Amino acid sequence: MALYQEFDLYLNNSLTGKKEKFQPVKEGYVGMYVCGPTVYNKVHLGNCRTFISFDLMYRYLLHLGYKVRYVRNITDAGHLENDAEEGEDRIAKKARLDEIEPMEVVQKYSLDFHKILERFNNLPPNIEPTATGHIVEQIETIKKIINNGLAYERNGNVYFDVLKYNESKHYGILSGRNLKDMIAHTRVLSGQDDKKNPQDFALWKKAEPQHIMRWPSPWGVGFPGWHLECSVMSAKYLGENFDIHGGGMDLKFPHHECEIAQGQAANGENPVNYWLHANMLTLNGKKMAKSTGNNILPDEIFSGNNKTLSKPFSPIITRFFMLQAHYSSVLDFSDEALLSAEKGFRRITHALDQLEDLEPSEESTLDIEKWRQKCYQAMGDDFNSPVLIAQLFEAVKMINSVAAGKSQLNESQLNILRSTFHDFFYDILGLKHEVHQQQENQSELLSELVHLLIDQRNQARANRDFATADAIRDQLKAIGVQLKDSKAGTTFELEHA
RNA sequence: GGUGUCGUGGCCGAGUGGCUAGGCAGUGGUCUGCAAAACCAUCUACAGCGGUUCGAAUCCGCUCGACACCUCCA
Repeated sequence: MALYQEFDLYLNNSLTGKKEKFQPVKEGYVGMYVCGPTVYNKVHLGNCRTFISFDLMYRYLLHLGYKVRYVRNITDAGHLENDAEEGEDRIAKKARLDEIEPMEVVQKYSLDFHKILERFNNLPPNIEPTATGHIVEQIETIKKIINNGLAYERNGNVYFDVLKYNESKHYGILSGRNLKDMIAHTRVLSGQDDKKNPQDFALWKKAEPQHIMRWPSPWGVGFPGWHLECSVMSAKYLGENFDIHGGGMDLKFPHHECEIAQGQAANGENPVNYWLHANMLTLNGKKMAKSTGNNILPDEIFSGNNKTLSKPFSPIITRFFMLQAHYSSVLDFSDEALLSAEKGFRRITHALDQLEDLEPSEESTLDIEKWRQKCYQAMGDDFNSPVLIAQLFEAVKMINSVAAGKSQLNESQLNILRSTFHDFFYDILGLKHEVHQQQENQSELLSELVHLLIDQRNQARANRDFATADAIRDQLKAIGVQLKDSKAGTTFELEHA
């Protein structure tokens, strides 16, 4: 029996605003699509939070025994910098500024993105499609929408007819808006003469002569609108109606709203059953964003090279810090919060070590099964990782108590504790023990330790206490450290290195 | 102005009608030559005002404040 049959999963669905029991389209299978990055710059920590949040969900769904197809796109074209009429393509702009090919920009920042997410111990998605790899499919989808009478061509551009769509469907269903309010408050921008209504959004844009990224289409040479790629690629790989769609809260409107409209308009079906939105990571109480410069790069955290940080923090500590908040809450980043997360994390890893050494008793005085249920309840409640982590701390107390001989566990209870703790710590939260990183620090530490002894010995020599000096040298030699005195000072060599 | 989220103890951060959140810091203790670490125990809350209720941090109303989206961002 799969775990998903034993433990229910409830999701807070942005589409309905309610917490709903998760029921996949096809039993045992889950299709999940998450809006990925536009690869025109280094990924900042706020982006990472979103992807760590969805990595947690992916991991838990896998753990429950679902066959999950996780699709996360790479936007490598069509994402304009400003208003749809006036802005420059982000990728193309960066290419122009750096005097390289757009695809070099894409390659460079895709690699950076993957490298950083790997350091955070994120699992890769099953499919990572790109917008430029799906131009043909996007053109086909536009044709369908035009044929269904919900898009129109003007002067080489194709726009989605929002007013027409809104006659039979609700444009604004996800973000809780209605068209009337939007019309009343939409800014009038120049250069929108082609649109029937300012709310209409581009499905296909005519490429101006200087626009480098361009493809032929039935409407002339151009490029696809940003909202389209996600509709097209999710439908292609997950079907016209699939289970979970995620992304950052800031994409709710207009991006996700447009996706719903496009999917509905093209295929006559509501594309997504459960919408999940990860909330923002703030810095100094304000949203992190590339455009405002209020952001921090992962590398700056790992190296400690940022003025808001007192020291470096490892990717796993940073991940743990983020998982201590619920994905749908705003989380504020600070040095103090990282420091306290790090201390708490050490407590858990310490208990993890203790857990290996625990000896079973005949009797059990602790209710491990109840604890295990609580762990699954926490994750089943909309992936409530902070409550799960609180349960791990409960387990830490139990482990310490057994280690101190104050409580007992029989063999089967101990095995459940071990396997459950490992499942949640490693597989579901995606944490690591950091032993490897400790080993990296060891050689530096070794050098400092030996030099400490060399200093002690030199002190003794200066005091003509040669008995102590020789004892230090001989005992170091006995453990494989050969001291070498020279005029320049004392160095050492490891005999078995 | 519209839409949405939220305001929890020194800090971070769950919960959402009665039942311990948790972490960090603090305090007391065990241990220890001293200290640190580790472990154990423990204090400080639900923005304000009004209402519903036997009972509200939790529901409702108002006020104040914060953030996000409405133009690009995960």
